[in-house]
Amino acid sequence: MKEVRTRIAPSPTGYFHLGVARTALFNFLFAKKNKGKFILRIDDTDKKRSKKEYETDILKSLLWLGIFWDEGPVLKSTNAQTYDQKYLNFEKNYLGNYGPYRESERIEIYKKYLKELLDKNLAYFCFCKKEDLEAQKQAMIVAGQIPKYPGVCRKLSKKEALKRAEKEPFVIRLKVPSKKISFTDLLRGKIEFDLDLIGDFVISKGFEEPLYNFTTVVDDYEMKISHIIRGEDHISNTPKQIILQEALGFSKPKYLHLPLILGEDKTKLSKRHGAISIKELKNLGYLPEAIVNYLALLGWWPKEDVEIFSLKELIELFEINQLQKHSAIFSFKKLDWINRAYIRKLPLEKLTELCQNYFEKEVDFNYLKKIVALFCERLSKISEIKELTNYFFKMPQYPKELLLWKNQSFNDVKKILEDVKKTFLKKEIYEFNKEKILENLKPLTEKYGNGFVFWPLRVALSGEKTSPPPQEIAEILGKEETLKRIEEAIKKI
RNA sequence: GCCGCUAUCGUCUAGGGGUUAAGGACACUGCCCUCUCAAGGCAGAAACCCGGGUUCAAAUCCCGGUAGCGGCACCA
Repeated sequence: MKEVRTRIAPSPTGYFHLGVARTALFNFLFAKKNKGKFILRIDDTDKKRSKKEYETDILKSLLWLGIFWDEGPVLKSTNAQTYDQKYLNFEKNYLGNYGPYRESERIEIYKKYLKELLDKNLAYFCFCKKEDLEAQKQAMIVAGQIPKYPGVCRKLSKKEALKRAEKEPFVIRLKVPSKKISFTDLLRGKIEFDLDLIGDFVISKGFEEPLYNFTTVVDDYEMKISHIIRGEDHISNTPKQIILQEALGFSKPKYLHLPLILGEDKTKLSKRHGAISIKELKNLGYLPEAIVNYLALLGWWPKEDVEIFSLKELIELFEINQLQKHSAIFSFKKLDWINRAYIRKLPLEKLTELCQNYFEKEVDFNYLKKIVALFCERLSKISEIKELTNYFFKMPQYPKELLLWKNQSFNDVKKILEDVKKTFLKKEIYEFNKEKILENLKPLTEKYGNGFVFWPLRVALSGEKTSPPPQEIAEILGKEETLKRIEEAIKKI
């Protein structure tokens, strides 16, 4: 059997987003599952919209997600051990050679095939003005006709066309035959199109600006792509690409069109649906493992009913026949749940490092580590750490009413807090840890009741309605700061 | 408008002719645990788009309708 070779060919016209990431993931999985190769190509034929910054973002995002390509832009160094190191040091170490994997550097190849099509009379020069065609198209729509190129320049003699091409701007159109064409989609079965509905489409502007349908066919052939796995928004491009393959005498790859990811409003996921670029998700504190895991679950489901799996496990589990045919709505709620699962699995050291990025000031690593340990089960995304832990870094501000538990009076609270203070001042709890604190507080809770002691103490320490238990906060704050905050609360009353 | 794709709880999905009163997960609600939050445990509400056909039997197969989405560039 022929080697399995899949690819993604993103165009660098925006930050790498979830939809492309999912397509990349499935291409990657299919290749790995079949011991094949996954190829990355940069489709930057649109010079006006392509930006270097976006191109870099594609590579960085893919590396961060752990979706490594077997062929594609060459990285300068592979010393870094972790995805994160690769990500962080990217600009410095990894901008290497794109070689033949950037379309803008393949212009001579396209020219060769363009000339071949022209020579064989399968394509022709067109000198029609864009504005005129646009007007004609509108007229056809109004008249209830199929809007397609009427074929004016197709009738031009080759000699005349060649002559005009020397001084007039031109485009190159493919002669689309009149017949029905069909292909087998690996997921959807036979799909048929009537070519009479497609006009002679443009494959290149002049010789220097070849267009998508043409370049992609040439590149996929030259790169020996065996399976084209892409979004279903490309289904209607497929007949065009097949005619091109037939005209050029290329072998045909197999196709699989993935269902799309939709936003909450059931339309194709795009920028207006919020944070959908990998870069944004990273900044929000989603872990790459969680994103990959969730993306796999959108449109695919493992045979065994497991929901949390690593990329490595995913390669094992992945089967093409478990793919869904219909589009799926992207839900941040489920992503949050999966992210929480991965945050909890992260070693404390590592999680603390990630949390540190969300504090603008330098914070003591060991102090933060203790705090993170307390919150690792409470985070849906890492960015939440800052907001949840303010009171560990400054004296909390809160209205004194917050100190009251149930129908407690201010006098009662004052008395209880003074008792707590006295307890903490006893020297036998100089080891100020949560177990000891709880143990020493026991006579008080037995006397007053849990809520009447823990609630005001917790508020005194945190200033919040909700927080981890007071003994845990106290341990981190230390005896001195804890006493200070209790005194502060007493003063308030 | 034309062409194409799709259709199971709010969402992601399992099931693909007969013990399925359609299973799981997220979200939601209630209870337990509990000073609050989180986590955990238990329980609950919640779906086969509609119509016809095939069949002893249809959520499942076929046809039609409807709806949703995607595409109709000198973008990719």
